[in-house]
Amino acid sequence: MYVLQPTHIISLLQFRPTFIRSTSTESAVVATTPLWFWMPMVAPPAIATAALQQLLSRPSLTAAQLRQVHAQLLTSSLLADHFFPNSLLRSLLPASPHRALRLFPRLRRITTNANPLFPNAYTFSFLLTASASLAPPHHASPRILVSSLHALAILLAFDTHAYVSNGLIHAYASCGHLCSARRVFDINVSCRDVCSWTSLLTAYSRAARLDDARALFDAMPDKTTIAWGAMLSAYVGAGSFAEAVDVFQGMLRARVRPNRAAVLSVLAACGALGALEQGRWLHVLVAGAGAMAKDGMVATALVDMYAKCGSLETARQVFAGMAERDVFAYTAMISGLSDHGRCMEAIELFGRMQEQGVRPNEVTFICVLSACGRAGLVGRAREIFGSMSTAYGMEPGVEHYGSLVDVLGRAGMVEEALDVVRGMPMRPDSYVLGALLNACVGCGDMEAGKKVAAMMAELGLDHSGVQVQLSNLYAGRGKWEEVVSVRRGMEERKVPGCSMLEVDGVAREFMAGDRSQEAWIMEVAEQLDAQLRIMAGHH
DNA sequence: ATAGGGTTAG
Repeated sequence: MYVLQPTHIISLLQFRPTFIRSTSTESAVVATTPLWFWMPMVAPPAIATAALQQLLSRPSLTAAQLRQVHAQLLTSSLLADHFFPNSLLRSLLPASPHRALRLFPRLRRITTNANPLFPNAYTFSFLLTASASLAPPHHASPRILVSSLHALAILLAFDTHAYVSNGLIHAYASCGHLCSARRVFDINVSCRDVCSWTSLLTAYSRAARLDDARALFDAMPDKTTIAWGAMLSAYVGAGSFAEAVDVFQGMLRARVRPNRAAVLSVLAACGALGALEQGRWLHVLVAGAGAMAKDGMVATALVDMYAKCGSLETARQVFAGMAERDVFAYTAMISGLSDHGRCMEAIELFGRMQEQGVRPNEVTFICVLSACGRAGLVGRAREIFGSMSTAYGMEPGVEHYGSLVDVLGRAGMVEEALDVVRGMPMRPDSYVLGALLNACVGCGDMEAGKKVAAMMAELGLDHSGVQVQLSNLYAGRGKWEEVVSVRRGMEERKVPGCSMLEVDGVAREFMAGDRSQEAWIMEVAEQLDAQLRIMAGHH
């Protein structure tokens, strides 16, 4: 049975009978269309819709009949109010937002004058959601699109409707136009609510403007669990894990019940910090929280957290206790096993995953290739790398080439690693060449090392770390003149390697080759040593 | 009807 899909309606409205062709293999004769179907004044909308469905399910509808259906659609009551066009747009949101946006002007042309109820606030809400979810390849300039919708909303006086205003904030923010998002937020004070605040908050956190995000968060009148979660994911996304745990504790103090998103963010932070106790505490919280106790994503985050905090056995237990394991769960477990040096087990689990019919994704391959590299299993790595395209139809990405180069490099097979890089269908990135350079350093192969460093220079990937590695390579071979020349080259550069360290609340900058702070470093080191001695004495 | 999410090589 062929069910009437939104795409069929679109085909009708756009007059492109493509879907008919796809079903015309059967040679059934079209039964006579019930007369009442062609009489929209008589047929109630529900019956007309059902009849339309039936008609479209016919395998051999002719183009002429399609035109009749189209005419029927245009004159029927289906387009007389906002329900049908809105639900049509709504149904397209998760599947193809760009089609919803393309369909809108057509719907508007058809319904204008005759239909004062379309578009309404719902329509704008849907269209703005569609614009927000639009990826760049589908639309060259979503910003202009959002501005046009904004203009139309102003003309039709829907711009101060709460959902429309929030949709505008969200859509402007999604296409990176933060100042417009902010302006809508500032102007539409009367319809400002928690969603407006949260939309803007996530927009700042996506733009890595953590201070703005925090200021907004602090100024928020009523923080919902979603707002707390947004602030948490902002910190986790920025790598500020300690702040994330801090915010989470603030959330608990404010007696706001953490939801799934909040728990997932904090678990990630705990994993990064190695904060096992905090993580355990979260596990207990989650275990008693009904729906979350059975949630696969939460369980995966727990597996990851325990593995990163060094509790491989607990990670295993959580993994074993899961009712269903998806790619993410398997990948987290494989990555954990590999990190703990249980490479064979990681590779075995990869095999079991495939036996269970779970399809590995790009990340799974990176993890399992890394396990092969640590175990020194070159053949197995090549096999797995090859299976990406042969068994799964996935083209290896630059990351997978990087992993394979790393496997070969660790095994001391510099020539083979070079061959892989030469055969790559894309430009090698800094990971690929970095792995190659590592391999050269590992074998003490100066000639190859020089070549790789030159390649990196050509691609603009020769940050100071590369120079350091190269100089280490020379030093390992006792080539001191070369070491000196590389080091001198680094000092002559405009931007040498430098790091910032915060000590006693003062940020100090350390540059590669700069020895002026050496005395100060020794002093700090001595202080640190004394502190450690005192602490050891207490135990 | 609008806001929030997990796995990554060196």
